Amino acid sequence: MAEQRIRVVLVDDHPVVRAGVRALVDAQDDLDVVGEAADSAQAVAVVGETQPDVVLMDLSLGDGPGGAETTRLVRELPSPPHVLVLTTYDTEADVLEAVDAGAAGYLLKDAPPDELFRAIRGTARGETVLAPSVATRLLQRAASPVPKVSPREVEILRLLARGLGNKEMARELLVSEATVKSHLSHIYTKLGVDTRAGAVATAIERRILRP
Amino acid sequence: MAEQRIRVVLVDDHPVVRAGVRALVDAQDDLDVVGEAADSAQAVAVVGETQPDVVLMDLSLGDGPGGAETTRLVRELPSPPHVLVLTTYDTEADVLEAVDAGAAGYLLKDAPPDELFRAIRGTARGETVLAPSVATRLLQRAASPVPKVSPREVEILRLLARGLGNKEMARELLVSEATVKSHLSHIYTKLGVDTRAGAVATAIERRILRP
DNA sequence: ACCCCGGATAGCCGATCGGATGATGCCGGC
DNA sequence: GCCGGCATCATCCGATCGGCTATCCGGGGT
Repeated sequence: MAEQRIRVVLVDDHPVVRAGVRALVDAQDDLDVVGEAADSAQAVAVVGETQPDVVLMDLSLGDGPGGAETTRLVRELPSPPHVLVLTTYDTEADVLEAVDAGAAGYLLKDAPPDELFRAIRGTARGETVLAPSVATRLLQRAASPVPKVSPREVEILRLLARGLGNKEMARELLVSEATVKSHLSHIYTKLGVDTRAGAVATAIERRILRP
Repeated sequence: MAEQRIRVVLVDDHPVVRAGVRALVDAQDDLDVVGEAADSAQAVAVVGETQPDVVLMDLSLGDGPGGAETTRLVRELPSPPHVLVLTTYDTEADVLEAVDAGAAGYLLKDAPPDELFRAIRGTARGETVLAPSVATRLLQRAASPVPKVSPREVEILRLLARGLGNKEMARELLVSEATVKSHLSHIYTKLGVDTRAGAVATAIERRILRP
């Protein structure tokens, strides 16, 4: 009973991945790949043209707008499709950003094909589908709230990544050394670290600093 | 004229990627996918059975031995195939490790299919094939007086990014604290910094560490 | 055979960091 | 109008870091 086939559009900058998903999905009776896109602009255009039920969205699209931003654009179209994120990473920031942008699901690329198919069907029905590892992570974070880093603290982090000492930061920011240390203490608490090196690494990982 | 078809084995823990590469490669007249493996042990077994000309190797294989180690194992088999690394990352450490393990080429997964096919054919002929971005990076390192960071120093950098103190690193690496400090001093010199935080930032920027 | 380099080790010392504690002023939301 | 978050500043003190010098060993290249 494939009277109502689910129409799928792929968005991924890797040709290999597009070919793989297409090969797997097209082999299913009830699923149809009706379009592909390699970047954000293409994605919006293709989705507009093909009116799919589900969009499989990679988060890293090379240059230009990323998958999260593209998800937002796609969801703002008239009669928008459900978006299922299919990506390699499950960083906390990535997941939150994608969900905030309107993604209905989040799968990792190492998921077995069966799980992918089930996720597509579920997403088409409007369900929320999360990869186990992602769900686990979300629950952990939900328990411990993620404190946001203030603008001033980001400035400190930038100087920190340049290897400045407290005294130098103080001079750079025109404040006292005590203030710098105070900011640093807050940063440590918020990022859950207790050293400068750890703070820099975590800040980059959390995308607070650009590498 | 496909009298001498090139036999290819895929090693990748992502089913999606295997399906994609298989779909693309099998569509070529002169290329044949004769086997797949999802982890190191499978890879060695499949390569031994199928005696392929080329192995497409992902560097991240989930748990267990990684792609570099697997490359080494495969190359130690009798009449070993050429190994073409096909992965997402191109950090200096990854490339050097893979080449050291006996890889004949290094491609990124965002490469267009044509480039992939050419790389497979080149590798089968025993040529060395590098992705443009990888080649560029290698040339830059070779030309500019960027002192290479030793494997041990990379280890130190990894722990450093996790925020460990010298004492903790020493325990982790089973060496004395003095040794750790010695390594750190060398790292500072090589990276042109003088603090731990700066070292982490520079290492990530230089892609010695992955964010 | 020789030398250089990476890796490991040691001790010294001044500078710096990190944590604890406490205080002030400002702004925005409830 | 009060509370909380942000930014600012101050002091104290133990732990740690970073720079320096010097030694030892094993492997790879000349």
